[in-house]
Amino acid sequence: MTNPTSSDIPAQYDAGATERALYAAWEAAGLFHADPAQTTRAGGTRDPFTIVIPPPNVTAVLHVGHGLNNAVQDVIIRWRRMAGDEALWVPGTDHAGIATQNVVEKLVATEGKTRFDLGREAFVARTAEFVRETGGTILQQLRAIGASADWTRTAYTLSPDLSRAVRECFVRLYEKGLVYRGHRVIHWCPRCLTSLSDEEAEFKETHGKLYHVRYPFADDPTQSITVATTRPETMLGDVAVAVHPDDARYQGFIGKLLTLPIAGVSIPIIADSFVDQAFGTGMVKITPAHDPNDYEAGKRNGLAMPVVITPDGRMDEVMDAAGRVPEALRGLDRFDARKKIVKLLEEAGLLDKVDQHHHSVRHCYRCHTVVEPRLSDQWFVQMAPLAKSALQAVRDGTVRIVPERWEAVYVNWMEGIRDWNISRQLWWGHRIPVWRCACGHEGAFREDPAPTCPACGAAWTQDEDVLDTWFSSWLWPISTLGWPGANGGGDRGTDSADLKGFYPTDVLVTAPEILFFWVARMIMAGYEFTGKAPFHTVYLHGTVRDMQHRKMSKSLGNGIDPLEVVDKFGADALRWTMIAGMGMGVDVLLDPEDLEKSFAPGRNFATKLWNIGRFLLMQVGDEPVTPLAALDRTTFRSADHWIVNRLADAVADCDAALGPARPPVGGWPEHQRQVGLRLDAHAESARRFLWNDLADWYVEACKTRLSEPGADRDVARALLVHCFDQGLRLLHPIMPFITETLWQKLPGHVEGTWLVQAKWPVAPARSDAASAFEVVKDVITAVRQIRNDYVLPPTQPLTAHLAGNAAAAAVALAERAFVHRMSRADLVASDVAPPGAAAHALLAGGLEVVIPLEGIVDVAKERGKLETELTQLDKQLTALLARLSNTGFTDKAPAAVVDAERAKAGEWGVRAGQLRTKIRAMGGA
RNA sequence: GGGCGAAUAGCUCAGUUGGUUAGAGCACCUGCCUUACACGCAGGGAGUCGGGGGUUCGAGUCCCUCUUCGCCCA
Repeated sequence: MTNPTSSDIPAQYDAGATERALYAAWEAAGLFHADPAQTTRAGGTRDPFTIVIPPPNVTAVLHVGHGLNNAVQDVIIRWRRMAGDEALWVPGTDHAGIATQNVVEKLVATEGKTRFDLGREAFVARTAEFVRETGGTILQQLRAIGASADWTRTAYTLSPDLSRAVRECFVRLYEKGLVYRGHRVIHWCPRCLTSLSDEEAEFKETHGKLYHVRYPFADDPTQSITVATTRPETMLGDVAVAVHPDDARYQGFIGKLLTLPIAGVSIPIIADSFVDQAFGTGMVKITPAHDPNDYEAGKRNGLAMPVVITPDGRMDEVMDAAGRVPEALRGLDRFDARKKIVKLLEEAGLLDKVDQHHHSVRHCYRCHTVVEPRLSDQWFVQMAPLAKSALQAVRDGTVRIVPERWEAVYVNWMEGIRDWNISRQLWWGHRIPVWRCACGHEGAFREDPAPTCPACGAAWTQDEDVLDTWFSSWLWPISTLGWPGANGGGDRGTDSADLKGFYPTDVLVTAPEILFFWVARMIMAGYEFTGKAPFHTVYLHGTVRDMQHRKMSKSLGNGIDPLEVVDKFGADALRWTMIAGMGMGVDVLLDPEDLEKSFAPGRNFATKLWNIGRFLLMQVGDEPVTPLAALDRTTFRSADHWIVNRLADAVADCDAALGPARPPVGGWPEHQRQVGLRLDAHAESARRFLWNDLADWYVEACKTRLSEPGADRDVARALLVHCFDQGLRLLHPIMPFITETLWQKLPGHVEGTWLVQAKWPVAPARSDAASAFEVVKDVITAVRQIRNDYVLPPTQPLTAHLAGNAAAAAVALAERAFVHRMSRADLVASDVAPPGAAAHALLAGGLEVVIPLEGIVDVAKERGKLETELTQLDKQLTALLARLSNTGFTDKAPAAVVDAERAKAGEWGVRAGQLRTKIRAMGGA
């Protein structure tokens, strides 16, 4: 019987040729498009399920970290799409203020220019042009790994729509007084020439020095006190030295005057309880303009605040600092100045000692320059009021964070939250929508440009600064869905259809690094602007690292290019490796030196699937098969019952690994907070079913049945197709390309239908007759073990006697032909084990497999094997019986546990008896 | 300095409220080109669950303590 489909299934699966065309077909068919009208929230019939992408930087190119992040999102969204939800994955990019500006500045620098040479308008235009030309590459690349995002909704944080949302947000907070202008010490990057938020100034462990500097008394220069500092250059801005008010050592010094070395000005010794008596000498120099703690101390004590470092990090008398910076130091870079000042102090005999000092120093998260604390005027968001509901949401289970340990980190941060510096002295970004008039009037406006000054009608001047990139990111779940809608949306106007249908979203998938930058702030913005949490689950995945557990980075050269992997192994292999190798929140280790080792398992699995499909399709032919529900189960063979149960298990396991998809009404109950989204467990269950159950056993069990036409062949065909179909569905979210390709070839496939939109499996009714096949499997395995133990050639015919359990023997004998094909052993039922030299195996239920091997089996050795087994069994049995005779156990343990132990004792007893009989028959004691 | 977490097979990790003889993948060893698949098939070895103490009929699981490591924050 020839099969017309067999010819169009090549022997080798070519991922490269398949994936690109298939993705284009999916996209052309509009399979990833979601319609708000279909959602239950808009009167439709489907539950909405929404994920918003963590927007990559618009200038980014895909790296393996993006690969992992987006693979996870794609698995989840594909699962929910198949499960019948109106599934929306919103893609987009972030304008990435500092990062993008830096890229273009470097570009401009190659022309020998700075952004100041171009001027603001021209530089912004140049950057916009650069983004238009090269931006969004990464979105194209996401298609190559199979991301099923709704590209019709591609968003961009600097688009007109999202800019409108940013202004709306700013103005609302401004009007509520939650956005304010503050004069204080902030983190300043002397390279990027901008202020940074606390989160953007990253700590880095640094081996530095602690300089002990003597400050002489003004009235007696021969006497001095010693202060310890890691940044001696800031001493030019010192206005006092502080001691702890309770410090007994220095009580007499408080109020005395010192002469600040080099600067030569007089400064007082003051008392302030913020001083740590144990650090250094217990005397601290106070530099209010260049240290946040000193700034607070300065404010408390009404001190002056001289600024002695310029924005680009050079020493100078910038503000209120006349006479403090000697000519010789002016214009010097802060680190050169440090060296020079240390030398000057040394020469003056004022440097007491220099200690090695290990400490954390803040660096700019974009360019890694050491951050300079600096007194300046900035815009801030008052966070405490916003944090309240965001904190409560996580505490009460409205929002869950997985894995759990990040929940504590979140709560800890939220409880100590500080105001957010949102102004940046950059040009690339959303300009702060505050306008000022010469008449002194100031206002924040939704309109851009703002209307004329209501007070005097004159022209406005807009604030020069732009907003922190994250000030647009924190609106992402609402702004991408159309917030604020018409006339301000919500209670002020009309919400967009997307916002109504798809908000709140469901799962937010990201890395823990941006928990505070982004996730926490999105929750705050969600509550502030919509009254709801933006999602119910925060899924924090691990980081991709190399074999030395180092983060992959350009500078280390240990990165993996996902597109190279797609090229060599296929997107499915890439996705499989990352998803299957990913424990909950656990880092994924990949070897950049050996892509074969890292990605071969995924490719091999794809090849295995291909071969299962190839064989199965050739064997079953093109004729549509009977649906499972229409099959008469009384005609099932033992393997049929078994595979149906294995399918039921696989579906149940996959569902348990992934779900529940959403919380019950009222939020996540305690016991469900950490349940689900186990993508690796899902991968393993699907793999086990397709490979270990279906291919290794059921396909083998069907081989002979398929060759003879008739009712039995039809049952086998129907179950093969059904099980493969269901298995492909379970696997599809992880390996979308090859599963779709094979699925479309299944007999009965309806042209124009896609696995992308096929129904997620529902577990079939279980069969209680599946244990028969387990007996058959056990017998086959036992024969194989014996064959291996005695190093018998695979082709050597054997005779296996079945004794000890007549019923089990009969079950195995019913599948005699199959057992023979799998083990090359002929089954014979025996009342008692045949005498003579033979290999023995004891199976569950007391079934004995005995293979006479005269001349091959050394009886003494075989007996030794059984004796070892008996010794171990006896030991365990003794312990078990002791437990059962302990009333402490039988009285206190649950009845089910005790019953199970009793049953086990019975079984082990029988087994031990059989072993003894055998050993005796072999001449043992 | 404050907070959180981890330590289970050579490696990476599961092990859900304490209850089978502690599992999986990879790696390793042995034998097989058994005609869907050597990117495969069959079989196998391997862990005193970081150390010590405690609670319990019963501890990888709960408590204390020590050691080592990691993360977040100051």
